Amino acid sequence: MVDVNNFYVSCERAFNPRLTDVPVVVLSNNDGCAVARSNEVKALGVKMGAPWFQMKALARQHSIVALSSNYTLYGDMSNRVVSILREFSPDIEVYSIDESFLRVETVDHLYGGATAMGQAMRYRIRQWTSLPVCAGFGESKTLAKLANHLAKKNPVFDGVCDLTALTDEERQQWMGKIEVGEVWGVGRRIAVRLQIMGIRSVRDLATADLKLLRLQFGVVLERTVSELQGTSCLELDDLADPKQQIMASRSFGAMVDDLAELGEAVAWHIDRAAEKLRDQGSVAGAVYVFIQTNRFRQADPQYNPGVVVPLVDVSDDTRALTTAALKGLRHIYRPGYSYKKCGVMLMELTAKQQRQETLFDDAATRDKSAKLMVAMDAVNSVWGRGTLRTGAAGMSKGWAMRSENRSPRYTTSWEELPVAS
DNA sequence: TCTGGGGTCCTAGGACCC
DNA sequence: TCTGGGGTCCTAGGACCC
Repeated sequence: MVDVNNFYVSCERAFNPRLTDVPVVVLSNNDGCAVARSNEVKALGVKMGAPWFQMKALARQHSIVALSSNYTLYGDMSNRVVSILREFSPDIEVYSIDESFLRVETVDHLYGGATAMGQAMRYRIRQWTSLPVCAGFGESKTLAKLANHLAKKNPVFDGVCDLTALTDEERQQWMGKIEVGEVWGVGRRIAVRLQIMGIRSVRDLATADLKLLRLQFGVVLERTVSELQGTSCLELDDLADPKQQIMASRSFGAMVDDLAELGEAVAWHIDRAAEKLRDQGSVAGAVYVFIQTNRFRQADPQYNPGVVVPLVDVSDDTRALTTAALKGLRHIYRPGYSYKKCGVMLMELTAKQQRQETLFDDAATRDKSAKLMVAMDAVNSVWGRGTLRTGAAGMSKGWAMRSENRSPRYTTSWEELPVAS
């Protein structure tokens, strides 16, 4: 299991060396929360997800640099890391934007063992992308994650930890030092319940009574514990299944109370969701649309409705999906509230190839629709997202999110290439 | 003033079938 | 007094992940 340290921050540092060794945070959309922290910032006690406005005093005091998120850059850097990892093993599951699982037992001998292979990965990724990574090896995904955690937290491992190379005794010792909540699959709720039962460390969990845990927590935790004991229960998903639902939503930069403006935002989200839908070759059977007031302002009247609008015929046409979403929006909208967020979810996704014909099918219209969508996606892929969009998505974008300190899209936009001087 | 945006899997319970 | 024994499908809610 390989992951990039402080991924978003490391991407920013790759192109702006002045950020090295200074405290840096990357903020969520709308510049809301800290979603990535450099080690310096973690040392100051800033938690994942901490609201930025609450830490402004601390930031001034320690000269923390806060950057808006730049997902175009992070996505591109992520692809580069994955393409390097593929050279090490073709059996790879890209688990998240900065983490991958690889099957290595048939190839690690080429490098003289897992630890050496991990170091080779670290070196090459550092050399080619300038990103720092850590690698963890284990008999199961959960153990590999744990090994990665050890590699990251303990300098003695120099960024690579192979649990399979440790003696039982060493393994027990390390596992005794890690809190149970660090285990992949043990979240906050379960961690609390486990601690009440006296299960505090990873070692406690790995040696606990499997039957009892199954009874109290269900099959999910049972699998986690089996994995900790070295029995692999989670497959390597090297072929990503198509998504079962596709979501697009954003908080607004400023409150919105007007139906027309909400409609533009909803249509904009449909544009993006429909793009993702066509990209994976699916059609949707229903559209869910929701709007939300600001839940942090409890003094304000709260209203968070949502509705599922079934489609008469499955579709991947932005126009049909927009019509459905706007119909749903009109149904749930109530004047007199200030809305903070809206979004859409495409549901009941199926493969376009397997689409069921209907009694009133009109092949000519469907063919035109398909061609139009292909053209739209092609234009937008060359000229940028939203270049060609439905009129419903509007021109104003008064609701656009805040993004006050975004770095350039160094690697994907000719206008924003880094300049050496 | 200000608080992210995506996803997955599992279980329980209700409605319905013969 | 006593009231079967299988199933399926769907939804809501809860837990987790990054």
